[in-house]
Amino acid sequence: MTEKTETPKLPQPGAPVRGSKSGQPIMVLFDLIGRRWSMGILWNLSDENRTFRDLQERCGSASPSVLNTRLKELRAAGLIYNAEDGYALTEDGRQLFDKLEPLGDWAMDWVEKLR
Amino acid sequence: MTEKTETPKLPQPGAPVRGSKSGQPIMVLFDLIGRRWSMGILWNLSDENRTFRDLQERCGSASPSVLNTRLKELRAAGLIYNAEDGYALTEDGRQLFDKLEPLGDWAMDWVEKLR
DNA sequence: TATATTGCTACGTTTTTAGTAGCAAGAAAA
DNA sequence: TTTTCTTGCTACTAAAAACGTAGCAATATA
Repeated sequence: MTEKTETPKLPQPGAPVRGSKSGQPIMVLFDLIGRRWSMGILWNLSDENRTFRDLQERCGSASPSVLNTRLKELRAAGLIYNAEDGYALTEDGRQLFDKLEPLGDWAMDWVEKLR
Repeated sequence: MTEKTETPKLPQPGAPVRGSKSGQPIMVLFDLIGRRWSMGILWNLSDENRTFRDLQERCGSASPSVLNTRLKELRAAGLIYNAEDGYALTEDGRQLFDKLEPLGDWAMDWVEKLR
């Protein structure tokens, strides 16, 4: 396994981001986690560490290019890191997941109503 | 003001969606709210109803085409509706916002650490 | 030494968003 | 009643992001 630490264009607090020109923290966060696969990655790392290929499969055979871009961004954002046995949530990453998790149950009720 | 009820391609539970081929409820939700401006719209509607143009300004002068697409999707998803005085959150929309809201405070701490 | 597995990069295609222009319908002003 | 504004969009082109496939270097395994 090779190691890369390149920093991708991370949404900057105070500066305009995708989806918002205000640069408010919440909008910076929404920009980041709103990108495709971001939340799915956090979700899949919540129960155990996963390798690149493992994540690829679990994320619907996601494009390696996009997946890698997301991984770099999430690392730059301090939400995940590259552990011995694959990618893992950082403390911050877990905190974020904890706040995202309740959406899981809610989503189940919601899709039920949609029919 | 004209009225439109056209149904856009909404992520379908059980079927593959953007960002996930599993079709799990949480992934369907992530697909929907992960699209650009979605979460920002919910955020901006949380304190009061807003007209199309009003939302446009608050969403960083968002493209009317994209904004309108998002509004249609969120309406089809039963999260917002077109009230007399502009767009408004439905009951479900408010529930979702309530679960999203804690991210606001967390985001402030998070961006602080990033420096 | 041969075979897998892992973590990517490259690149052409498709999808999504951005950005600008403008129009129809209703309200307000003249 | 005619003008002027505001509102809620649609249309269109350009740019950016994501998809999808191929493949390669490095390490692990047989």
